[in-house]
Amino acid sequence: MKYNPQEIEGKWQKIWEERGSFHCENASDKPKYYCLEMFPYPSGKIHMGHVRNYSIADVVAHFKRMQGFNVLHPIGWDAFGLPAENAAIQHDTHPAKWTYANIDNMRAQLKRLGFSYDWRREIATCDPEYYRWEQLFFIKFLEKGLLYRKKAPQNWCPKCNTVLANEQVVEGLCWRCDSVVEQKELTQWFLRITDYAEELLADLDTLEKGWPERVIAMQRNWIGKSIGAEIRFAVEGGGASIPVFTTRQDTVFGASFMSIAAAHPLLDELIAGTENEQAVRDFARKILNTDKRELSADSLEKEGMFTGRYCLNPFTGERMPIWVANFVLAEYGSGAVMGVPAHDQRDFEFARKYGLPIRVVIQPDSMPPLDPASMNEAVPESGRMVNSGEFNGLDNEEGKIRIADRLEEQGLGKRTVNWRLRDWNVSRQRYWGAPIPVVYCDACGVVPEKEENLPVLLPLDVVTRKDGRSPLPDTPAFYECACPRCGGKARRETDTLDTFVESSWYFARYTDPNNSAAPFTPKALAYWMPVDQYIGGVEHAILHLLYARFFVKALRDFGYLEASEPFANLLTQGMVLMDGKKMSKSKGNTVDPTEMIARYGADTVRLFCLFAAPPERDFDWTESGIEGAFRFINRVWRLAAELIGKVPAQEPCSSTSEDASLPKARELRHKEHATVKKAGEDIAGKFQFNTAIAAVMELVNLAYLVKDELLGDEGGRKTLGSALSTTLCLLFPIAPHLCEELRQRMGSQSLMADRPWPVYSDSALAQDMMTIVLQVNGKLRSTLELSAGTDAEAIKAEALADANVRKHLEGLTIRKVVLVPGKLVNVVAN
RNA sequence: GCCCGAGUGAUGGAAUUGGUAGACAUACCGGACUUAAAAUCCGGAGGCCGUAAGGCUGUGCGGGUUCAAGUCCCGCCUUGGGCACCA
Repeated sequence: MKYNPQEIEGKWQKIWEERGSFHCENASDKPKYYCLEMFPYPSGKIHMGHVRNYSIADVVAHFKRMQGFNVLHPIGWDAFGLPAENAAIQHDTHPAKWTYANIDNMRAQLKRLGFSYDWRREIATCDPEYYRWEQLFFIKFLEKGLLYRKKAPQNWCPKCNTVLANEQVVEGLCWRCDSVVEQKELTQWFLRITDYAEELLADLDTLEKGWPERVIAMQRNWIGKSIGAEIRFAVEGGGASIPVFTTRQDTVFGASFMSIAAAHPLLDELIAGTENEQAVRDFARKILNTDKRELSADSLEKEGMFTGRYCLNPFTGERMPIWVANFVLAEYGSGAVMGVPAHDQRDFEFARKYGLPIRVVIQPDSMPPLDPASMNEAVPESGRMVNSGEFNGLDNEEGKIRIADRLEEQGLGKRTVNWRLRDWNVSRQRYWGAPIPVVYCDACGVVPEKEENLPVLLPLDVVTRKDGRSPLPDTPAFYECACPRCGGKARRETDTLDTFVESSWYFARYTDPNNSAAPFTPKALAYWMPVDQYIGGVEHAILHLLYARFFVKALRDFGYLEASEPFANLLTQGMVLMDGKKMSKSKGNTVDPTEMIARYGADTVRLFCLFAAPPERDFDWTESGIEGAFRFINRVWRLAAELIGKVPAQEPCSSTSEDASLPKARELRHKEHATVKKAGEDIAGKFQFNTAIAAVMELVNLAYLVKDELLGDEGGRKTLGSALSTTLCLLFPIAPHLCEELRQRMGSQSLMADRPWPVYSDSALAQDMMTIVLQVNGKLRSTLELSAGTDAEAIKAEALADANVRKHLEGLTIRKVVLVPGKLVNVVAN
């Protein structure tokens, strides 16, 4: 009996499929459990990262199923997007053809791995039956005022030929191709994610139990709430005033100059007719032409130029020179900063460089009196207010409140909150995406498509352009249309939606994926949502996970569902590395899952991915590691092969204490039950598959050690049969084909896939002997083997009688004897 | 600068949340089987000293709390990640 993974894996995949073993229904008397992995982008082939991600999810799905849950475990394809479009152009084919071919290929690979998906629920986002609902949402967003068009400078990737959302710009570079992102003025569609900023932030508190801390921290950071005040500074000699956002209104008495961004809307008006108008204009242009990445670099030298104009400090009446400065961001706050050099490091450097006045207005209690002349850096710390008129002597936190009150009383400003989060630009200038369902009509303006006309189909009979630009603006058959309102001639929007829109609601579509009358039914959503366990890479910590959270809140407000959060629990799995580096084709350090499956079988590949490290951590792919996994699988196979025919086909944990009369049988039975407990706890509580597997390995190792002796005893054979059966059950979520095959060969009629998780018994866990550790002054000196019932006094007596303990107590006086029941005795002496 | 993590054998990693540090595996060494090798089965192993029994030492560094610290507290060092001239 030889282990042949290729043969048995194909066999069981077929049987499971025929029997619909992993199908699930939208109603059940079992409790529901929704287990979801981030769906793949159909790039062509599955890589090891996918295998790891889906192996983790599959263990969870199987385990929950075995524990009696109705488990939804679906899969689909994030099928629109630029890489497919580029690849198709490169290979002289159509993106649709390319994408569907990739899906076919990758689906076959996933099936070859034996994952327990309900394939009836498979979706592809490029299918009109999917994106039509997204177009419906677009119209609803528009109706609710959550979607608007705006002309503004946008992040533009020259290589991808499209705009990018803020979340898609990483340190000034395109997240996808690393090109330097440029600014380009365009009219674009924006989703008002900022309307939900407060809720997106607050609800992170509800995720604290289920999400990794760092993902929550990253989202908090990204949303970036700042509480402060807006203060208006009147411009001297003109009706205009400059609003400023500050979190430090308590320092307003120290504001000695004003700095504004080069793109500030008032700049032209301010400098018109002044003597250095041209110089300031040139300076501002220079800043605007510097790329964003350079401007945000740490090393940027602070530069500025005086505009020649002044504004007035509303609290001191002081004339504050207005400067244009290269460090002021036009898009944050109001694009202007009040300069308080004593208490802000940037302002300090700027004031020193240009000889602007520095005035201390906060004196920390812990510091000697501050003197601007001798300061060499700003002091942002808390303290007592000074040089601040009637506010002198107040704690500055109290001062923030009092100054804000004063601003509001006198109409000089108000309390405000500023967010780092920007609205989400969802327009893309590329072809392979969902069409935006609006038309532009000369008579009616911007008009949404009628619901009954959806979907607005993406035309497939176009020829993509070599330069990557969308063919849609050159396709009259697509853009020429009738206005849905007046019936007159109109032009259809030719931009498509950001593909992150598709991934913001796919988890909801899985609940009712074949519904052709609605995106989903409220009943199915109410039953399945939220996702109980979501599993994927941490690279989506902000992008996808933030958008999806926003979408669910918006859909909730449209009345579709009750949940406010899509994912109750999140597991971010680590990467599969090679030689400590990320696998990549260009570096040539990749491992092809298909090749590994061909060599070792799917069960071995799955086992290795789960055993190499805890799921959150990165791990290195190693040849010896996969060999080790293969060796263990074979070891289980050989154990079973030897026992089949000699031991009865037992159910797991079915041997009795009478069966286990031999000491080694008792030991094996104890281990069997202890392993059920340990493996169950490791998988359920902490997703520590590596230690769960280690525990099963221990059980297998023990079975090897005791089998020869137990085979000669009838009760021993039963004990072995039970232990083997248990081993297969525990291993089933990890290496399902192996376990089904061996269970069948043992003579069992039912399928592993229909079996519950084994249940251990406390009585089998009880030990008759216990090991007591003996310490003298906290150092290990000896151990004792005592029967479990030994009482405390007897244990102490035994401990003090131990030869090695007595040796170490020689010449010392015993001060205290500490006893930890069932564990140790520590004799304290000096 | 701010916010999260992480530092344990040659290696990946364990340690019931304060109670025998190094489970399990990889690599290594030894034994059995074999004409031989591979595979397999069994065994060894943190470091130093010792034939052994045993002793000393050991979880990034320095202090502390405790009968007892990888685990808790204080101060550092190194390192990974996120955000950032955000006013």
